Amino acid sequence: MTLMGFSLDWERERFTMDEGASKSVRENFVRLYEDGLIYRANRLVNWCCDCQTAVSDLEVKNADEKGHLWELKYEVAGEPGRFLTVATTRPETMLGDTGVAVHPDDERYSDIIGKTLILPLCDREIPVVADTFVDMEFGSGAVKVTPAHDFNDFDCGKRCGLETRTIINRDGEMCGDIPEKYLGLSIKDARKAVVADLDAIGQLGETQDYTVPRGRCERSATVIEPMLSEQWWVNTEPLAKKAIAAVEEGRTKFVPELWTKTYMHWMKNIKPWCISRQLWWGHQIPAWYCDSCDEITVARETPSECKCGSKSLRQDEDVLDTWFSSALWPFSTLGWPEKTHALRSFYPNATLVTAPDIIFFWVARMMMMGLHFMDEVPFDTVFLTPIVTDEDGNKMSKTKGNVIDPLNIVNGATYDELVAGAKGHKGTLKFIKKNMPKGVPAMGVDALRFSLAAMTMPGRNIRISMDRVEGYRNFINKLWNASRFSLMNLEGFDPDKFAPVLAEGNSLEESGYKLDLPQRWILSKLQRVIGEVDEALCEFRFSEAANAMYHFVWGDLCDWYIEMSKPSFRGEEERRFIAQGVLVTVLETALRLLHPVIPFVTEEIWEKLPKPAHFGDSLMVTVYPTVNPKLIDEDAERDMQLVHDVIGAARTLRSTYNVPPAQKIAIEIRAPEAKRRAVLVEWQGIIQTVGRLEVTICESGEPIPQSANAIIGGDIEVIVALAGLVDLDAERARINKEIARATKEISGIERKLSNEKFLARAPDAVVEEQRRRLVEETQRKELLGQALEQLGQ
RNA sequence: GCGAGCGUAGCUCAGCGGGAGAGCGCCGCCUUCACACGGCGGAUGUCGUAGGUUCAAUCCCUACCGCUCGUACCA
Repeated sequence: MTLMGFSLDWERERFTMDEGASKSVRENFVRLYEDGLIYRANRLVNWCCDCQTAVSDLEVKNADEKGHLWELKYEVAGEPGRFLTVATTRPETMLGDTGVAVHPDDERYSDIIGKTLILPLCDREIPVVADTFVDMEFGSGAVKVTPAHDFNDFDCGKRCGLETRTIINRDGEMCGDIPEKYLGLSIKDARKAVVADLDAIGQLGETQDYTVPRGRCERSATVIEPMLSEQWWVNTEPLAKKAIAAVEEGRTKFVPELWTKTYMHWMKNIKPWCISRQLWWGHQIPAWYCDSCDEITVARETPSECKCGSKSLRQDEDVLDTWFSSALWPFSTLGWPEKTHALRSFYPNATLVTAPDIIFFWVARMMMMGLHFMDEVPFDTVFLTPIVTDEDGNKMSKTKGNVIDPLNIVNGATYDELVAGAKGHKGTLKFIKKNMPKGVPAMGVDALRFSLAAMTMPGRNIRISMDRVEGYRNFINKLWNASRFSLMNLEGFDPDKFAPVLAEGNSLEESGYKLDLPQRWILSKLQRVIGEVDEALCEFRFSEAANAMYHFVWGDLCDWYIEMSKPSFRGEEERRFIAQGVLVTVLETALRLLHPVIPFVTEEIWEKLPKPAHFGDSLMVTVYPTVNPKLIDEDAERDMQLVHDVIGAARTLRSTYNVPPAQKIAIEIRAPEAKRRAVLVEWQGIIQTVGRLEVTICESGEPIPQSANAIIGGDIEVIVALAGLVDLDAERARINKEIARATKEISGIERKLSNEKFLARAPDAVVEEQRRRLVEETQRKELLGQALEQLGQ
């Protein structure tokens, strides 16, 4: 975490097995027990024979697997020759059958309900019962019932008063009151034996291939066995009610909102929570059993004797599910049950950041426990991050082993090293082969962090793209180089003299400095980007924040501002000083803005920047930038746009005619409108320097033969006299293409404007916009037509 | 089965009612004094299919096709 640049309050680092947290856990258990919300019961649980523990529903991974469906025939007692057919995917469980269920409305079986069947191989009699859970349409409409080894059957057995017979033990071997020949067999062997034996006595019906849903342990991939055992449970229903209400009332909200449904669906279908585990680590359950009586003592402190007076007490050997202690995290870490200052200050917490697959494990349980014990939601907002997936769209997870170590991206790795790290995992190997066929060059932490931020789109997973990471590495490099340029040009700059304008909230002009257009423009754009980033971060739209940063630094600052500022650094002292002041202001602020996403490089540069002493020693602990409205300058933004467009037009013409970048070209700008002409005249110098141009500006003029021209905003012409250089055919083709585009636009707009319904129903602003575009495109087309005419045929 | 998401440029993905976007890749020019991990310019799309609502639909609604995830389960 430190390598990845996490900025945390490390003093509050906690582990759920710490003394403080353990105390909370015990307090919590005892109170829930006293409230009647924790109880001990003998029920079916998901048992993993390999891990030798109960596991929660969430830790069971269900998938369809290939199997078989066998038909078994049970003879009706007292009616030799009459058989009832049942179907099963697990024939070995017939040894534990204690009944057969049919639907009460099923006429085929109405006469048989209440009678008994002879269970083959066992010579036991089992009753036929009626239960509505049976689907009459499926198979024969009769279901064998094994209450001790199937969840549905357990419920059915309970409703119909059937006994439970455990015939599989915790190691997955056959056991109990069954014919001796099956005792100790594995499930697999028992299945073969039972099928063969039934076949031998003619009580096996048809066998067909069948797709069966099968649950496997997430950790060991072993088939999960429903197993009857004594466990501790939490009655979740009353807790869930409050947790549902809190979200419905908006006291806690999910971002992105779509996860609310997932949470609600689970909460509304919640089941009792089995919290005991047969593992060697964890919080031991604070319950003691007496050797002399049946009393169970649940206590905060280890009891010395039972109610009955006996001192012979044994503590329950089981431990609590890790999610039990995790559920208390929002308050146990703050000192609960003590009423600490931290608890008062930080509960409820503001935002929980976690992955969507943790909603059930953590979020839901924190909500239930927080509301029950604190009477208040544990956090206002739950932000669900995207999940980084492998090539098959599966979550990269340590337990699955399909991870790309982030450090391989940070430090770089060869293809072979990556393959070795994949440890044969198919999804990872596919991912590496497709995305990193030549290994990975070192990208650095900042680039990886920036990539993840830029790829964090609401409700979407991330399949990490090395091309994009590389692009963002280049961005970090760009930032570094822009900073090098700045530092080179900041030599001899006295930040304390410039301090008043560096402080937040001041306007540069208030301090008496006369700024040029690019300076006013970049300061204005800086405010815009601060605003965009702030807004995006407040709404957890990380990709938008990252994009705004990217475009400001690369597009506005590097491509335009720094280029335009270069002459100032070679100018006279006052001019140089202002240029330095503006540059350091913009860069320093930008670094603070970027720091949460790009912590390392920004810190490095920031510490090197000349700045007033009161700014402190580390970027980590400075204030985050806020918008200074005084520096927003719409005039500068508009004028600069015009300058951009003119330079862009000249560059396009230059490139089209292969004029080398070093060679100056002469252009004539014709701007009929006085206001815009004035802007161009004022910033003529900037246009000439940045575009390497010789510029003449006028209102209008005669057509210039052998020239190429571009039209900006409908009325401004940028004309390059390129006698001898212009390829007339190429220029004609180019202009014709432009005309075609304008013509298409015009006919589209005209169609709209001639539609009365459009005029009547569309908002005025939209109609106005279309009219404006029509004028612009028409003017443009006309000027292009004139230019074409000039070129001759 | 139920729930959710996704199908937009060669790739990874934004946009989500009124002029189709970004990054990478691609093409052309450039060893310009921060940066070739660079600069400048350029090309590229029946916005999954079919209907519907609307003056107007990539964007809303319905159905379908394709892909993915979560969850349940019929023995």
